Amino acid sequence: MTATSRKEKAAETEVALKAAAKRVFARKGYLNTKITDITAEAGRAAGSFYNHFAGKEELLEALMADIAASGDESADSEEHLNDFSDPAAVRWHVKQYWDFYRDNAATMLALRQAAMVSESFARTLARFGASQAADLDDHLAHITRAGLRLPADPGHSGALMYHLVDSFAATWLHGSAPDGTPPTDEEAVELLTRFIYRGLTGRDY
Amino acid sequence: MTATSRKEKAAETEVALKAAAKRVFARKGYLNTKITDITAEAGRAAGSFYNHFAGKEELLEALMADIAASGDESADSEEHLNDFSDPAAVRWHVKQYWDFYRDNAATMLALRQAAMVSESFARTLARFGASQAADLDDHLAHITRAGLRLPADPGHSGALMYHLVDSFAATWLHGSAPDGTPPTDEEAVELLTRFIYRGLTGRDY
DNA sequence: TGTACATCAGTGAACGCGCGTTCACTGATGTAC
DNA sequence: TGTACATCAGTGAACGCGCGTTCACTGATGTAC
Repeated sequence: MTATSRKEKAAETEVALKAAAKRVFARKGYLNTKITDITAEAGRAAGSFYNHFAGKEELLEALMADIAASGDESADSEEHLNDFSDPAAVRWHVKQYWDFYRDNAATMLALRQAAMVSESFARTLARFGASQAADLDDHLAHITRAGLRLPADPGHSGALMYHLVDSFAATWLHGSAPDGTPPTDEEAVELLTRFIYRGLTGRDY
Repeated sequence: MTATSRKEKAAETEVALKAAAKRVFARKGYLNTKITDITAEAGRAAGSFYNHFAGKEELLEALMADIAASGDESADSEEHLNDFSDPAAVRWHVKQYWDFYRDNAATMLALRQAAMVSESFARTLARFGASQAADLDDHLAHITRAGLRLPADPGHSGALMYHLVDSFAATWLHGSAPDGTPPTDEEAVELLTRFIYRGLTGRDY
């Protein structure tokens, strides 16, 4: 059952290290995690780490590459709801991001923390946000076309939507939630959708 | 001109260290700042630091106490606009927070970063956010009283407003702004106000 | 198929760098008489 | 007012801890013949 060839063994170890890293990141955060925390969690020796990654930064890059790869599979294929004068389209996008964030909370947390300390990860995170906002441009155009007025130019309007969903997700989807009442996923999506739809279109909902 | 008594000298050094810390934090962030970066910026010897603070954490607490002290002076005195069914009241609060953040950007950045690494600063930041949101409860009540419907219960509605303003401020008011076009302060306040007023009330504006 | 050697993933003790923190020392201010 | 001593803010070289990273070693897999 267990693979035996050298390449398979190495691949297994690499996978185990990445999985262990995600668990440890979720538990104590990226910045507080030592290389040996990861190898211990994975049940390997410290030195083993460097057969696979040059350091913690490179491991994080590998985790992000994994996300990107899994995203490419699912995305693009279907034509999705893109007319933001329809609340259902807004809801679909909010839910999409919310689910994405929930699935990748450990890596997103790590990226967020790495960005506080490293210029290069800060750029990566900024680019990620900008591209998320940019993806909304088409959808926002439908709002103006429907005779409604965006709260700002499309660039900043998209940024508002992105920031709101992202910061709300970051607040509730990382292990350490604040005291107050945590919303269920459905509630979160619903209240974000309502606030955003109203904010973008000026229509009640 | 220069003060000469021992207490005065010590007080001067403490002020110099705090001022230097804010400059260095703004430049390279709290987490990347070494004690000796601060003392060098302040033109003092490394050991001098420990006459005033037990460590970087305690210095940050002192900076936050300074903010709280300066806030207490200005706040409370005047009765402010508090009926959020009036866009002007929303704008006043947005501007209030925006100006606050701009004035204290270095310390806010430091707190944000410290919260990524320290349980206790994370709680401090969470409490800060919760209290900001809680301060809005009265104001939000005016919306329901005016026959309008909040996007969610008052607690989460306030949290949405706070998160949005805070994350937008964090994006644009720290030294390292992303590429896109930075909004002027007036634009930022205006677009946040429009989005939030619409989102909270369901009324166009 | 068997034997001898090469290669490689993994191991974990040890090394060494960076940086926080200490501490003996200096010179100036405060106090006692 | 003057002298002798005490106290304190500030100094910066040195110490030592924590942790990332290395490297000689092991045992198992791969290759050559």
